[in-house]
Amino acid sequence: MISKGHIEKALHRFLLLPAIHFDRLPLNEQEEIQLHSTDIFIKKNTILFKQGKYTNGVYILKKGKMKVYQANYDGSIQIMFIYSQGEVFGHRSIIAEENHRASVSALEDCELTFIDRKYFLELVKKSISLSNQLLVSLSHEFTILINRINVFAQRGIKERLALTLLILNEKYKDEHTLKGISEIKLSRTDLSNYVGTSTENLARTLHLFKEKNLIRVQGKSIFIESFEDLFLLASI
Amino acid sequence: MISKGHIEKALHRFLLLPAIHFDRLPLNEQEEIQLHSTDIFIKKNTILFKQGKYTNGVYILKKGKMKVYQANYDGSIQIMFIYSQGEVFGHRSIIAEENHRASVSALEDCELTFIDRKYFLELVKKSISLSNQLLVSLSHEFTILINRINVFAQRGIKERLALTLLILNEKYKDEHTLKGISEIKLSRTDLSNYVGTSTENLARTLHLFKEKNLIRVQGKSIFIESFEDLFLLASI
DNA sequence: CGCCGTATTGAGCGCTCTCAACGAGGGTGG
DNA sequence: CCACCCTCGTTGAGAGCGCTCAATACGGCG
Repeated sequence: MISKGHIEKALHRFLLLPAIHFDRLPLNEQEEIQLHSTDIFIKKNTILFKQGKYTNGVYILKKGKMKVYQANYDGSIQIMFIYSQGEVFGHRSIIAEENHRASVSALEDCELTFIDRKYFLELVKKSISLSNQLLVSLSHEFTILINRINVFAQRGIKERLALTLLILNEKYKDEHTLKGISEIKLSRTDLSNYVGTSTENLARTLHLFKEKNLIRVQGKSIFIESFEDLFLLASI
Repeated sequence: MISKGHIEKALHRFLLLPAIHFDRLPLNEQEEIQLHSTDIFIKKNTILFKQGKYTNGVYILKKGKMKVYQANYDGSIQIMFIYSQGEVFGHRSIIAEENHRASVSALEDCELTFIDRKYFLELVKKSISLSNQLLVSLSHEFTILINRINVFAQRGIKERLALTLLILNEKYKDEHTLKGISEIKLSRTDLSNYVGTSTENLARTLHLFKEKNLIRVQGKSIFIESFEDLFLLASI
């Protein structure tokens, strides 16, 4: 028997969680940020920005879900992350002085806060609290990406899908989540681009998981039935 | 015709270069680091540290080459990076307060400088120059890892090997390198673990590359013959 | 010279991709 | 309100890539 705690601990090696908390900054800095930030509302399927474009600021996702992806010359798409509430992005490109390396679009109607690039850079320079948060978060993200590379290089579709579903279950946790089982609402196309396979293969593998009672499918939504078995299958 | 410049620029999206320069810190900080650092010499094939272990300090590679890898439960190994002269590592685990997430061992006889964990953390807190360097370097590394995930998720062995050889050609540049063609000295086993395939498949693909005059093999060393064609094959 | 680890080559199998067809569901316009 | 279309999802068949197992060749070292 595998303990719930063990699974969660192992998952956190692959799970990108919000790690930058502007609300933990000194109050005066928070107030100042307020002055330099704007609220943004975007509709489902809207592209917030595209890879290659100039990074004009930092975004904080307040509500909704977004996908971060890279499009390749051959038309293939790789989804890198699904962002949910609390996630901060855009800061890395600004700090590294690069253009956006990935595109970001809305999976649902979303609500964001935008902080202007120039002001953000100033803030990083003068706020020790913020730059420390950034250092810790970036270092941790490094670990997560390393682990992900390992999975993509060494594991097959079944294992990758199992792991992905466990990760998405965490990402989709909200007030409706019962007993830790989230409703994973993601199109098959997006899911296949996240796992790194074709939609056909994804459908087949999902079918297999259903047969083994690892998951339950309701319409387009996926619910995990057996965390333990999925975890074993992911073999991480 | 693809320009040399274009290839180099594209490669830098996948190439981890030394980005932390202690010699660019203020002189007083440099002198202080001297007091807290030790020189280390290790022989070829020695393991410097293993994944899961406590991170007791930061290392700067002065001479030689090292490999960074993760070992999986099933015995498979994924090499994440090859470090060459100037590379700094160990800092990420310390900042994120994690144990080592990968093992590091020497591909050749190596010479390193070691900085104690405790002192390094103090230095990060008080040196704006260092923490800024760390922020920039971590942000850039993020981009590189993202790009690598894309490659591993979407590309086949041929493409991955082509890209890997181009990267290694940069890594192995030294005073003996003529016309930008380095001697890539890496065992087939290591190369296969870096590309993410079996040694058998690697041998076959190398054979194919030889037939197409993309590379030249002398003993165990590999030399690139056609950067352009390799680059096209990598399709990045 | 023999041994052992590394490299190469071959054969066969299984996984994943591609192409193709069909079904389901949602949106649009008549 | 219904017919149609378009997209998305599923299922099937076949091809090709990459893995595994097995045998052989090579090379350094004792």
